[in-house]
Amino acid sequence: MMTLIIGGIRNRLKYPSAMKTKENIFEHFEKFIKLSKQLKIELSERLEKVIFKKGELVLDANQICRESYFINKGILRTYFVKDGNEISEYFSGVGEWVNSPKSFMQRKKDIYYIDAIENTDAYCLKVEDLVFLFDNFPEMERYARLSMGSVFGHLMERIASMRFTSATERYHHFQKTYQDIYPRIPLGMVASYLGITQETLSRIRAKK
Amino acid sequence: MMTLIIGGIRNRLKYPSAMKTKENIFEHFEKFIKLSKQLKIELSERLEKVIFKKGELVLDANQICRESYFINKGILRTYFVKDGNEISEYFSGVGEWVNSPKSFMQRKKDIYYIDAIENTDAYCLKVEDLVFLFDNFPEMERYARLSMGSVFGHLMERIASMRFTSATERYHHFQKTYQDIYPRIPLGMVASYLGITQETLSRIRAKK
DNA sequence: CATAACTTTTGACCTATGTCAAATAATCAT
DNA sequence: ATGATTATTTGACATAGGTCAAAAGTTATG
Repeated sequence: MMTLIIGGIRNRLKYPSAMKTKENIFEHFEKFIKLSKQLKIELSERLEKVIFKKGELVLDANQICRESYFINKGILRTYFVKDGNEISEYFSGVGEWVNSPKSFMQRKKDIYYIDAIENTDAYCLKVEDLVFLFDNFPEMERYARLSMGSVFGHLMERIASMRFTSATERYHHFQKTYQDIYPRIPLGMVASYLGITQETLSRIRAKK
Repeated sequence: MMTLIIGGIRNRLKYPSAMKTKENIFEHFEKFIKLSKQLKIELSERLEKVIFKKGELVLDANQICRESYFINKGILRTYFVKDGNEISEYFSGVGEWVNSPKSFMQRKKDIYYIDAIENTDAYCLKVEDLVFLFDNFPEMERYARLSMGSVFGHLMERIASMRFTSATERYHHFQKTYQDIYPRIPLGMVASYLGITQETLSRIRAKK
């Protein structure tokens, strides 16, 4: 995803290749606002490095989501369980924020689990630290508004695509949206993201 | 919809019945922030009453959307055209903001038209006035963040529902979401909103 | 490296929803 | 009201994608 507030929705901002130090994440903010020296310091103090191993559960749906993660390397997946099956809601790669949106913002449980599809490195920001930043840096409110706003179009696009395009078209659109990471995502997860069965997706790939 | 910034997505906040004066819209803001006297004054000066007649085009997709509308009475519809057919994206009733999100925020054309399903009364707020408010009242930024945030869950729910529920289930969900206004919306518009054909929706209704 | 444990593919058959066409019903303008 | 539009229903048939089951490939683990 794209915004700190709302995890998980792709919106294809281009990031310069190397995102190795905290500059990464500052660059991310500076797509939307100017970071003052003081804000940089306060941010730095609150961003904590975390790593997740492939397959590790990052958030259990039985817990309230109290942290957001900004990915430096790897892929996280947000999913929910329906009739015993894991349904992938979205995938998040380098330069994106991940959390369980409703849970994180409203401090209550929601249906989403988050796990790691690959070994991943991220920065972690706790919700109470974020609140501190909102209360003391109005430009953080603006960042939130702007970054969230940029996600809406993508959500609307996805809704439209679910309604009016065939499974094949949706798969091609998925490949475009997740250009950088789609070959690393298991087929079953892609299928549930697209709202089709594994078998159908396998047949789509078999053609051509 | 719910937020000034992003038009058109239902999120079921309850409004007290009478919304006849500017108190309506102040109440709306006060669901999220405290309105100072000064902000009320500045808002009042910038909110202009507008009316649209049934069938009237409120926004043409060939124009940039430069205003948001807060509905006091009536129903507006946001739609786009695909293969010559009007596809309804969402419907907006009393106590909701309407605009063409991407167009309004990014000052560029998008695919959405807006028209009036009924005679409607609204307040109009121009984008430049909104910018003024953002620049001078940090609490407006907060309002935007909070009100947008509350919409995300609904968008995600709708995406999930498009993927994993039958047309019949989707129709029932639609009835719940648009409890207050669904009987006033023509069947064809509902069908395209749900991503099914008119014929299928007619058959769903025929049962039971 | 060998066996277990997944993941992906393939096949046969089924069902919900779409398509096209025509008949009713409702609404609108004179 | 009355005919003209426009919206809704009904019917016959087509098809994309689902379901269930089994085979073939991959990946992990002792």
